[in-house]
Amino acid sequence: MLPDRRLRTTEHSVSERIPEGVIERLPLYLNVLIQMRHDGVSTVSSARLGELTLVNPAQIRRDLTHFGSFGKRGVGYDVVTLVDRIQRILGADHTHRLALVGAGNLGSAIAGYNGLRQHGFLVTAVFDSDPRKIGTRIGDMAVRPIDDLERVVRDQDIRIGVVAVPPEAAQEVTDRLAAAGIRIVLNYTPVIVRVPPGVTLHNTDPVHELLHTLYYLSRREGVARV
Amino acid sequence: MLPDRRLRTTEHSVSERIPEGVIERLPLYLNVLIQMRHDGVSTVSSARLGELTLVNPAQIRRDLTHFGSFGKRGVGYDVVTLVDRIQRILGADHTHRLALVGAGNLGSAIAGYNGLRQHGFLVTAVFDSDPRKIGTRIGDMAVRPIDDLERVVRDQDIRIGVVAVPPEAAQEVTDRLAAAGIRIVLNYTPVIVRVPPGVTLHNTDPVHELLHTLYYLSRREGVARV
DNA sequence: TAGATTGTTAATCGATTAACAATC
DNA sequence: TAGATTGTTAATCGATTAACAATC
Repeated sequence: MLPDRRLRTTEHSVSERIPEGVIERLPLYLNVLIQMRHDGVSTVSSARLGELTLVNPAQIRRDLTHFGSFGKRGVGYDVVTLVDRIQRILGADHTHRLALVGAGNLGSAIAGYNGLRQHGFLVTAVFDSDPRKIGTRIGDMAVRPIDDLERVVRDQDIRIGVVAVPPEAAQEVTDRLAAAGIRIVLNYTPVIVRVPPGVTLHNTDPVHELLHTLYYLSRREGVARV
Repeated sequence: MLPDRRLRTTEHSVSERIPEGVIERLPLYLNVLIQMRHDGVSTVSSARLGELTLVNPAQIRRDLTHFGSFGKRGVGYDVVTLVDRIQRILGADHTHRLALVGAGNLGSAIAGYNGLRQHGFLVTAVFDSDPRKIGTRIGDMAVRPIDDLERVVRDQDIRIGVVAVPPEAAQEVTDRLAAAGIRIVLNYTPVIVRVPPGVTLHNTDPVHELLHTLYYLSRREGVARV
């Protein structure tokens, strides 16, 4: 698939290199497993997990063996244990503080998103450059002036930053986040921002996704091939 | 990478099968090319395009040959022409109407996003189930009751639907969109929704992306391997 | 012509999947 | 024991990349 522009880091994993695809699928398994745990399901086979995630069962088993062997032959995987292991693998077994830059609609949507808290992500600081927004509330957080960014990120030891600002501010905000010690940047603008070595970048742009999906629409409707 | 859960369709492309990865990169090229066109750049080499998109130049050339040969040896690609060709390939050379379901913060963010219009995507209908939201304005659209969904989608011949509702409503909304004739569903909830054959689904979940990215954070900080 | 850069082939690399022995 | 399902190997498949002849 992508080479991968959306996710890029300069350093390498220790010991064995785990394929990108594996890491991309783990959250998918986790999602379904947490639902199953909630429903009181105690055991799951790779076949069943495959049905629910639309991933080939052989691939699920193969993916998991990168990290150990968590199942019982003839039985399957213990749901509670597997949730626990995948959370540990991903680093989702403890909470992470997030700095959110941009207190517009998108920022508000992100801050108000329950799924974050459920997975241990806490938005603990919100910044905006618009003086009229400073001091207003987003969820239970007061919006802070962008000038406080460096100090707050350092004080709270925040390692994840979310960029939800207008495109023209994206690179500057990213630079400031990185300089303040942020290790992961989630970029919600269409701008291709640069990050220094050691900072992981993840891009999400609705237009990019729409354009991508659009291709298949045209094909199906028999629009002439270029 | 993913097999691909995020994008799934039941039908096939006509003639030659184009790899997913190629289609995923085209919007990336387009993004940069439109910026260059705006800046008055007339010609670009695969090497330069590679720098700007972080994609290997050989891959860019290979990707493009799936659709024809658009460059001049010794010279490069004409920016205006290439923008045009890629837009035609993706089907982004004409406008597309979008139905947005969910008029909360996320819905407002999507409706207010300029990039959509720039690429020919027009949100022409917004729905919500909350009576207090009906009739309020999002951009220049009045929010409609969800009960009007089928009628409006049919009347306006809308083919793309965006699901920005609470998770518990995601599957029902998706079903209704599909039944009304929607061909592409953009799902902004963490729910794994099912779509009927012939409908293309694209999922975007911030938590999924955070969890994915998180893995690399733990690695770099030397957290014990599971 | 000399230099540049494409289009294309072939080699490499890596990921997916089928198959099955191990074992619960 | 018989049946089920994992863990793992090996085969397949496909995508990326290097290299270079074609050609502007």
